[in-house]
Amino acid sequence: MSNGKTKDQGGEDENKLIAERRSKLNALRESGNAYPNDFRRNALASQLYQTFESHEDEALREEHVSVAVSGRMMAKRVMGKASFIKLQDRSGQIQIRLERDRLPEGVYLAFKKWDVGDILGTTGELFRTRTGELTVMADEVHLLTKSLRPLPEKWHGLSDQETRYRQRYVDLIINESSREVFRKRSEIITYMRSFLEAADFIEVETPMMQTTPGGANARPFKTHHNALDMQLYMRIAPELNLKRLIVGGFDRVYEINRNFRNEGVSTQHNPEFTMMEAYRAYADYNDWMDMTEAMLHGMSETILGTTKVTYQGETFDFGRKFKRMTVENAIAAYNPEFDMSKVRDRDYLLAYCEKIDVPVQDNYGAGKLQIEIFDATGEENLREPTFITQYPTEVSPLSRKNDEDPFVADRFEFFVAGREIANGFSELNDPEDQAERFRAQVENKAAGDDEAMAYDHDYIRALEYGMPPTTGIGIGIDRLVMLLTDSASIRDVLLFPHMRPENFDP
RNA sequence: GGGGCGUUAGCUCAGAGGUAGAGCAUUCGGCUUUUAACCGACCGGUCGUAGGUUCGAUCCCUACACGCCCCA
Repeated sequence: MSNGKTKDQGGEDENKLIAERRSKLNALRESGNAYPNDFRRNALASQLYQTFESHEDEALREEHVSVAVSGRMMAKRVMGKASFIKLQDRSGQIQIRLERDRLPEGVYLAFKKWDVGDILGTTGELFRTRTGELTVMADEVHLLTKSLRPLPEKWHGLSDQETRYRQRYVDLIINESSREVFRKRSEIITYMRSFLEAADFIEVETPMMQTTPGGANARPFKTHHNALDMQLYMRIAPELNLKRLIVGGFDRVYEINRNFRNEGVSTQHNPEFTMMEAYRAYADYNDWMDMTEAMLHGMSETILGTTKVTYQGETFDFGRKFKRMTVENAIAAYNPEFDMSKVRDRDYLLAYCEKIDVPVQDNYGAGKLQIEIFDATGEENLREPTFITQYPTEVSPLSRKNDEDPFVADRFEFFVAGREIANGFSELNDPEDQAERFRAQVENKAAGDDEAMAYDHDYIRALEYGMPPTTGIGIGIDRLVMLLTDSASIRDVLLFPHMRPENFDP
């Protein structure tokens, strides 16, 4: 529905189509078990296509291949005493031929009352029609589940975006392209897991509800624990807990799970989103850049069959080394009039922000100002896969400072098609430096930055036990899936994207 | 938060200041190799919600709801 109210919620104003089907269901109830669960299939549509790919009609008939298939009836073509239907299972569709005189007495007559959308099970032998289509000649057919709601029209299908998101089940029934996106999403995550497992990482789950949210600059959702009568926050990142595990000695860990950030929704943002974070001791951020390249290379090849990834009309090569460029060089590249001799001069940066209309706050230092300029002028131009490195320490409160140049941290972000896909850095494992960074964050919070971090005392305590030199990465799964499925909106890669509630009782 | 567009039958869409149309689906009839099956007949709507203007509003105006896109 696109009108904010939902029609046909049952009861008196139910439409004729549903009422018709409901009366058919009532007849089923009276004549026996309306929702039987005694049919068992022994084949899927796609398996049959594969197995009998090279069998001609004659060969099939000689072999008397008996199969049992089931699924949703997606097409129904009745020609008097015989019919063709299509059943759709999770693998695809298979055609069934029903002949009155081949089926038990009365079954064909009953079948004629069944509707597109009903779920059927049938047994019979395979043959090919005149046009060569693999088909089951039904000996039996059973109605397993009556569908009360009519499906969208077969030709145009379901195209209303809102209904596709709100009633994903209908979208999945109707749109193969939608099913394909979510199959690929699963394959991407499976690939990522096996890549990390092969590198000897272990998967962990850390709390989604936290007393002190941390690990990112974002506003959290608040919730409340009744029995303990305490405020809790939905996590904005698993980072600090994963590093506690590094301290504990699990020195290669990863987690694939949801983060929650209390911000607006857009084609790139959903309040809950899936992130993969991985931490690895005795390595630095350069190692993660190399691993990211290797993972994306293998992933695109395995899942797409090519390393050439086409996204919204642009094609990117995931098969070669990605460009690497520092933040300051990126500023230079996209701001021809910028005076690089003053790239760390706060007054100059302030004036430049004003010139290009970027809003700033009094407490911004040179590093924060640099990032504001980079975000405004560089980010969207990073089309080809690119690692941007050497982020200002000021905006990297959990990252290790660069040994030669403490103004910057050993950190990178990875961009494709103008979007941030990943963020990684050498981890800060000096507890006194970390404490100082937390204090700066607390000051920022006091100055009005509601995305600034809180001081996490236990995390400092953990670091005081000693965290080995470590590097970590976070990859936004939803954005990666968008990229690999050529999806324009994050909602297209979320099974149930966040929507305002539907009004069921106007 | 600001701007633009949209909301008409189950689905996909037309339409116009004078009370609403098509295709598919449904229902009924015909049809034993169809592929959006076909042929014939019928049925289907508080035109997102609430106000306003008007003799008359589904159409014009305002607000609201929901969605999509762009901007911050």
